[in-house]
Amino acid sequence: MELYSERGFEQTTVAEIAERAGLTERTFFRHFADKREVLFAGADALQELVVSAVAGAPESAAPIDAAVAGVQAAAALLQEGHEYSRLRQAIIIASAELRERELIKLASLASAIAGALRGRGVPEPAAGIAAEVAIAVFRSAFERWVADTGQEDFAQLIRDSLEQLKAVTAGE
Amino acid sequence: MELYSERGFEQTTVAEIAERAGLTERTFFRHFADKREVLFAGADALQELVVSAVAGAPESAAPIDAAVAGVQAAAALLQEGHEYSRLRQAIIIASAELRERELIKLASLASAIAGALRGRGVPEPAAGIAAEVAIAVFRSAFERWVADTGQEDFAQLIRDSLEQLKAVTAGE
DNA sequence: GTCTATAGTCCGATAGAC
DNA sequence: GTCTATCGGACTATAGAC
Repeated sequence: MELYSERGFEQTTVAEIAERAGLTERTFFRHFADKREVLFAGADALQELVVSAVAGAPESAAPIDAAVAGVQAAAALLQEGHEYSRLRQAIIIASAELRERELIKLASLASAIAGALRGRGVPEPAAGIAAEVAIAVFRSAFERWVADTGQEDFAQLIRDSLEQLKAVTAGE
Repeated sequence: MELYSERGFEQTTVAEIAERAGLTERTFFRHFADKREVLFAGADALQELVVSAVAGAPESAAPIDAAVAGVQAAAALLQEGHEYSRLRQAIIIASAELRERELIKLASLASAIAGALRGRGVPEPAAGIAAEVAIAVFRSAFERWVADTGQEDFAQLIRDSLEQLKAVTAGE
């Protein structure tokens, strides 16, 4: 992250990263499938956390609320490292390659949420759609959370985004 | 597309594509920024079509309905080449790199729709959220449309997906 | 069209931890 | 004795510079 911040993602070579870490290029690729993946190292653990939260939501919760409970769990974890998230996001936004990788991680998260909802007995296509909606809510809230320099409450931003989405989709 | 279908995207080299097209490798890269981009050649034109449809929706239309009118225009265009879309999507689904590229194209389309909605006087964050919802609806319908071997009506699938999304988000 | 840097793979060798 | 981490070198394809 130091190197990516200093000179940008594309301008940083794997050789430079390995050198600063005191390793060889080959060792880097042993740990990370590619140069992008190093910025998404914690994604699997985060996804498991989200899935657990969806599965553990009250039985009475509607599908959309169970799905949002999942992304609330992610928000609670991220909230602890606001500055870290800001820095990381600045790096990602500056690179098309990294934005692509982020989108596929979020798509994978949506699939996992949909799977957890099916585990709660929610049928398709409702499970898939509720999961997509939860991710849209998360993204919208995350954007505002990282844009804010203060200590705005991530959980509240998610509740606000969900309200806005409900207002937008409330038919005629 | 022939080569990508025959042996898969990763297993196909740019040299092979250039050879079959009777060109040199350098010429390929002059027309396409990278090896993936060749499968998304019509994306810009499609995006313009969608933006026009959003801008041209009845003034009385709600933001979500104007956004969906945009993706309906895309569906109308795609409907004419069902087999082509099926083949293309099979290639994309088989490659992680291509799925990434597709996601960023859809994200770009969402941004364009949001811009068109702002042009209609819809404020943020409603414009961004309505655009995201329209893309989610499109994706859900597109999945079912390409999975279907028959001639199911794409426009109807979109209307169905929108109904399901409204049902899922209808709060208490 | 030529030339080159870099990402990423495949082969294998080595060494410490448990 | 197996597991896991490191390292080395040769190699190919993508993609950018000129």
